[in-house]
Amino acid sequence: MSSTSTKPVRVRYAPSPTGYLHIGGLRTALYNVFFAKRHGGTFLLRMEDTDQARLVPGAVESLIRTFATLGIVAAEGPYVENDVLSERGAYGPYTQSQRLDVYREHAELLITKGRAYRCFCSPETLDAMRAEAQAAGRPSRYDGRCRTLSKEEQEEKMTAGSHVIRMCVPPIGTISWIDQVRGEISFSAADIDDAVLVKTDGFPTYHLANVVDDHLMEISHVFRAEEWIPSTPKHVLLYQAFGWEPPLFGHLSWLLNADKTKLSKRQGDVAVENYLQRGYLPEALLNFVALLGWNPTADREIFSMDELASLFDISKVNSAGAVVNFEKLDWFNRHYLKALSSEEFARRAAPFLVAADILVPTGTDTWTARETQKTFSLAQLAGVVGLERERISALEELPKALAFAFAPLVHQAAMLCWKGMSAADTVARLEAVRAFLAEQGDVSSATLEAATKEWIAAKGWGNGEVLWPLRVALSGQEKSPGPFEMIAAFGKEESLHRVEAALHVLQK
RNA sequence: GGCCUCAUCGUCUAGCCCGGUCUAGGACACUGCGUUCUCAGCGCAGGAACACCGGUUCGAAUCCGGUUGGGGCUACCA
Repeated sequence: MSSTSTKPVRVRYAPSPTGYLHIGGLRTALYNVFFAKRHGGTFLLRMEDTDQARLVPGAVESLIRTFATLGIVAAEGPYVENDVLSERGAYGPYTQSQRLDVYREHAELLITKGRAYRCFCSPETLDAMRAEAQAAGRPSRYDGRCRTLSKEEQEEKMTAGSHVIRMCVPPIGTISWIDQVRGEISFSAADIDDAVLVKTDGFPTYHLANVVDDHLMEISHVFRAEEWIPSTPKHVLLYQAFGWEPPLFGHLSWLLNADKTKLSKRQGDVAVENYLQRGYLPEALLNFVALLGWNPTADREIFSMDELASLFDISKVNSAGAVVNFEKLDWFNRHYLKALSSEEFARRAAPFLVAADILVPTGTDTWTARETQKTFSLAQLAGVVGLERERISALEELPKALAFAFAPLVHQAAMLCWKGMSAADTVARLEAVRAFLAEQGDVSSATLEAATKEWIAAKGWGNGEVLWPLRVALSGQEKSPGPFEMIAAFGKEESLHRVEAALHVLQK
């Protein structure tokens, strides 16, 4: 079998819309997108909703919106515009539940060709067959007893009850393919079951729907999770039965929990939308997920999507599973958070402060602090939120980290005193620095720090004696951003006001 | 049980296909030092891996076989 294809590149991501977008699903989609971009091909989305029991309303829209937030847009398939779900592309419909006739037609075609047959066996019969095979150490597979039913027997049974359609696997030879990520994989045909193609409810199974759709949609490469390796020989056989050329397959390894089991909801957050909601930037999430199982270089971690796409090589993707290390996601997020302009950072931060009821939006790019009624322009907000930018891993930490900046402070006298200094001495230092600050012109100037330190030295004091109480006066906290950063962010009036409040507590 | 698949620092990886340049490189995390009014950041330094056994070869992380361990499939779910 060939390991290259001359067909135009068309790849797809074909999820079952059963809820949220899983991190593993995102990676699969991403690799398909990269491959399409790299080879000038097309990426399309297809919904595999043939299991009626697992349908979740709204899942398709939610999936598409999440992709859109991440900048992933399929050229063909379902899309959402103005809250309306529609489809685009010349190979539709792209939703399997709307293609039932196509599958039925193809199943009948296979029966005509003698490559599929109707099976009337009951679930009980099948269970018994499985148990027996397992006990004997044989691969558990259907024994094919309905393959040879006469026309009369078939008609009789058809009127008597329901049936499924099975593919007919001749138990001879070997089925193999050159896997694009793993190399050659082969199976003995004797181990392959006569899989059900059409269920009693008339819906196709994955095997039939997937093969028919991939062929009809002219898919050139199928990149999917490794769970499909054992089914691939069935798919190969199906392509042969139809007389079609199969696409090239590439099976991606699992994303794993810390204990090396398949990444699951039980052991943490696996929904991409949750990370987005918690304030992980799309660019960080994308960069992080793309590098799980693959890195195009030996010494770089930060890449744009375009770089990744142009560097993508499916044969270089690791065949071993990758444990997802969320601490590294934090690192990526901190990196991208720092890379934002201060105004952009403020824009992305604002919704989190609003959601926490710290800020109330009062117009385009203006907000009011709920407790102090102080208003903020975008530039002012940028100054304040910038205070914690290098101390957080995700935007969700901002409300807690910045509470001190938007509310009146309650100072603690003991905390204000530097290393056992008396309250009286601390008052003296604070009063002096308050007076010094009051005389300064532009407190947001980068030179304020140097000027202040010079002034402290001239007084014969140590930096800590003055700067510690000043910083605690401004923040009300033991740990906080530096005093000069805060003064610049708060402005002179607010800063002096905070020092005043601290003095008041000390003099009580 | 049967079939398939995987195996480099704690974790993600580079190297493996095309054996020597690998006393195995980078990143996250961790530890120490420095900067310093605190925290963070930043800078520097450090510990840390080729699962095991055998074969091929002058030479193996790299090729071959086996063992062990992990994972998947074994549904009228995908």
